[in-house]
Amino acid sequence: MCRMSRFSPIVSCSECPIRHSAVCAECDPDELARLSAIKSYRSFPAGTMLAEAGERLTHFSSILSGCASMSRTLEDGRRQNVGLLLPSDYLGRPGRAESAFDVEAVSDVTVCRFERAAFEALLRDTPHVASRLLTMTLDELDAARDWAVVLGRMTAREKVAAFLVSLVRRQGGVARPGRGSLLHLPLSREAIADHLGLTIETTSRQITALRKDGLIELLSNREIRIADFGALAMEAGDDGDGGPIV
Amino acid sequence: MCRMSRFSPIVSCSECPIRHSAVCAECDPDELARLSAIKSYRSFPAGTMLAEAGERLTHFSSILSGCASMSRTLEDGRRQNVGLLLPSDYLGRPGRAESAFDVEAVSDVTVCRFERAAFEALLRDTPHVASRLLTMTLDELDAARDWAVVLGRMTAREKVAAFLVSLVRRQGGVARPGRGSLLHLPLSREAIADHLGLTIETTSRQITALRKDGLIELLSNREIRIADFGALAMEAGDDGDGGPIV
DNA sequence: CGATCCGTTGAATTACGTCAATAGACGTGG
DNA sequence: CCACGTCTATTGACGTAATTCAACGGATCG
Repeated sequence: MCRMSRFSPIVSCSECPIRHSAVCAECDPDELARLSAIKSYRSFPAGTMLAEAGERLTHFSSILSGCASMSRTLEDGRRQNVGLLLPSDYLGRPGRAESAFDVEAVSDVTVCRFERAAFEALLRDTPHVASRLLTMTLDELDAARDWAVVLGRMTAREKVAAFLVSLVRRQGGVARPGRGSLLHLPLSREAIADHLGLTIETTSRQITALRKDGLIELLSNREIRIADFGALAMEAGDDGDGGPIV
Repeated sequence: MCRMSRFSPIVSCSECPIRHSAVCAECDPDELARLSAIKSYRSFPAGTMLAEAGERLTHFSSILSGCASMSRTLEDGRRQNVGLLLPSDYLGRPGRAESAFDVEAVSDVTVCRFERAAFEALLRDTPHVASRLLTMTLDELDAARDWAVVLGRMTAREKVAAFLVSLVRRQGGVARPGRGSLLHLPLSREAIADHLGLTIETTSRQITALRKDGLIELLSNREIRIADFGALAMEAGDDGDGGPIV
């Protein structure tokens, strides 16, 4: 996990961009000080493997910036992305040393991390870290189950629409009401396909189709303008009221 | 959630079949007493809706016996099962009153349950309940992500094989080495199809194919003898070493 | 300039879905 | 006991959405 990493300057938690959304969100000043005492920052360039399925994971990390993907690859090469780690999401499993999945930085990633044993001790002592971790894990579980609906029952077009909608929602999609929101795709077409259980080709075709239908606009391969978010959400089977799209 | 329910006699936790695997698994005697003070048993006949997506859930429940399925149904009727609740699994989300999914008893179900507010208070006070709940939730999350690989990347045959393998693993599949293990299917073909993101017809065809290939034997619609578990696991893309199949 | 990487597009193939008929299991009532 | 209806599962014929195979185009880089 470490070879290409670089240290970043330690900053105060009070200025931390994920202070109120990460695993530390519920901490009182005292607890925060204890977390702070064992934290360290680290950065990894895009492409770095942050964890590998079955290998030991030495740290529990919170994503500060950038994006990482969790995936599993079958022996014959088929790959499925099972999650996207964005700022404030965590990586690592307390109570278990081995990672269940591959985790790869898909853009440059900076994390705030804790040595595993130290973090687990902290988990026992600082109730607000434990409760926040439980809440985040429950949220992740709901999201994973929501995504199962997409993988199991949606058409290619719906899958792509659902993916874009979920990205806008999670990235806070720079919503500029009326004019459509600007969306940066952190993933390549191949990675999107692996996320959706599709091939590169069908993914590309569906993106093209959404463009031709006027729902989105391609500024570049990685930059998309959502022309009609409401219509896109409808395509994703999200009628606005309840249907949570990850 | 309640109309058709019946009470069951309260038994001591020390004789409880899920005492060492449910949310109470790590409790010391003192904590167990506190849990016991607010617990109650309840039974529901097969077919009962234990929760509905978007509706309030008044209790946190542990499955004592029987089987329930969690699912979401899209407006047009497409349905996806997102999880199977077996003994020791829990139902309900601390910190949130609304269920994210439909939960239906697929067989007669008995639960040990706690009123939500009381359970949440207990979660704050008894660290071993909180830590066990976190561990179980992390396990569920891994399982949900494993299942995403099945839904997104496996063929119909592999899906059916993976489902059977996972059932054997979770039900402790009455393994009779050499002679094959006996497996009771808690789900109808339709429910299996909804679990696998397939239609009833393809599910049925794949079961037939596995039978004709000598991997399984159909004693009745709901009773299967796994003739060659190793071969079945191979079909499920499980090479024995690491590949976790839910 | 050629080489490589990534994405798009077209044509052919196929795995799975859809539609439809049939069969077995079970219960009810004459 | 048999006739009948219902419910679930199986099987067949056919249609189609997505994959596969293949060619091509536009970046980026030595």
